[in-house]
Amino acid sequence: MLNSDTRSRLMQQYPMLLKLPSAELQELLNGTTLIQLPAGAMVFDENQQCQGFPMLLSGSIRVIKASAQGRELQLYRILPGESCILTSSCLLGNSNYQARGITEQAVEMVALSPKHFHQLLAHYAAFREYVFNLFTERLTDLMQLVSAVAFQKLDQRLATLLINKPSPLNTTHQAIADELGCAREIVSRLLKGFADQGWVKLGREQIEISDAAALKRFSAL
Amino acid sequence: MLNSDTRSRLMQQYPMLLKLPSAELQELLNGTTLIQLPAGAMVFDENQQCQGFPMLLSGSIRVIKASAQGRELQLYRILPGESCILTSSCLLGNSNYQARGITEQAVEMVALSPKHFHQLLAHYAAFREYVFNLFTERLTDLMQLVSAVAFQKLDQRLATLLINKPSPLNTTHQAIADELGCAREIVSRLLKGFADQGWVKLGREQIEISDAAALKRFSAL
DNA sequence: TTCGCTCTGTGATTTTTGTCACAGACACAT
DNA sequence: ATGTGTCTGTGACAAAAATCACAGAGCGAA
Repeated sequence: MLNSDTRSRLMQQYPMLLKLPSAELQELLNGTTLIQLPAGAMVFDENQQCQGFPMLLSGSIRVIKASAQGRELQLYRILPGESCILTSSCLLGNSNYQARGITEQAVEMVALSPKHFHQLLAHYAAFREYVFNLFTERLTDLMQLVSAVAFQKLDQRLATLLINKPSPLNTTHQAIADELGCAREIVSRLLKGFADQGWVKLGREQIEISDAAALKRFSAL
Repeated sequence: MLNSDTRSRLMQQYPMLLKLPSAELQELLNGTTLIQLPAGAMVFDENQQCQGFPMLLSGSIRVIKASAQGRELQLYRILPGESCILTSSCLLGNSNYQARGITEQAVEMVALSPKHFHQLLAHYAAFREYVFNLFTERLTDLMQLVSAVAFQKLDQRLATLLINKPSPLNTTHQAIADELGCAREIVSRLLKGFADQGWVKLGREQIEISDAAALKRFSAL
């Protein structure tokens, strides 16, 4: 059962809920609880069965593929207002997860039960549209990712990653490597190269972009 | 306007159509025509606008990403009874294609107009389910693909490809390279290696598997 | 302050894949 | 049979990334 503050935050992040008949909505909200997870928690894992449809209120979840050799590659990131198609996919196909979800910062979320999910999907166009849009967006992202992994060199992918992050980026090289799916040393070396070009300034757990234009040019090469 | 033979083949490949009210179905079938394409034709291309929702009756379509350097990588293959989520995605999101579709063999297909597609999706649960299932299947495939491209070596990916094809596989090394997204020479070399191990027998445009178990073992390594 | 931990830089080396350049094999048409 | 074009095999080499092995830097806790 969600308290009224949580409810209003949920509505704010997921305006499509307002399009549901209020009786339905009430019933739904009464049946769920707020879930809180610390940073670095595993939300779901490969081959695991799907428990419910997550709706993020705060924080973010990294959805990744892990290799047998201990490397990982980030498929996409779930932010507040978004949800997890992988979960939808599991619920719809009654299959298991094909990736792992890990909280990046502490997360507050609400999880719709599979039963509720199916109900909403069957009866409400607004909800369906929401889910369809999720699918199409992720699909686009994934295709982009496949093509980047298959055809682009790491230096370009790294540059692209940097220009898509807030500028004083506070993170470790290992975290970047885990996002790109490569070895940490490569990230260190490439960053050093960028620094030598004067494109970035490096510090411990910090990367500051000093020439975004050059980075952009390079990434689009 | 489809003739009765085509209609019955369509129903056979897409049984979910039978769940639509017959009036709706008639109207739909009257409004479409059979499209025939030769092998190697481009059905759609990146950044192109989407024309309609394809339903394959015969043949197959390769959906690929092409790199600037002229290499390509196959994302998935559309077979009769299936359709193209990429298209659904375009229609739903009003976006453009993010990949290229090329007929592999000659193709017969029926294309639903965007208007019809949206109508069916809005009104009929059977159609929705069909589309949702398409999405979930392709999503699974794509995740699998990303992970293979990112983490597996080509020899393993090649082995996997071989055991998933009919045994006397009649195709060129270049075609395999285009499916895996690598250079033709690599395929030739790796196949030679497999042949030296006694796992396959090679001929011009032919690969015969002689030790499927060994290949399988190797691919799962 | 000192110890210990994580993070970063870096050289040396190997593995994997790509690129280039051909030669020979095969298939088919004339 | 001869030529022509497409496939295939291969050697030499280059490039990209991985791996291994540390050293030193920075930071926080004891």
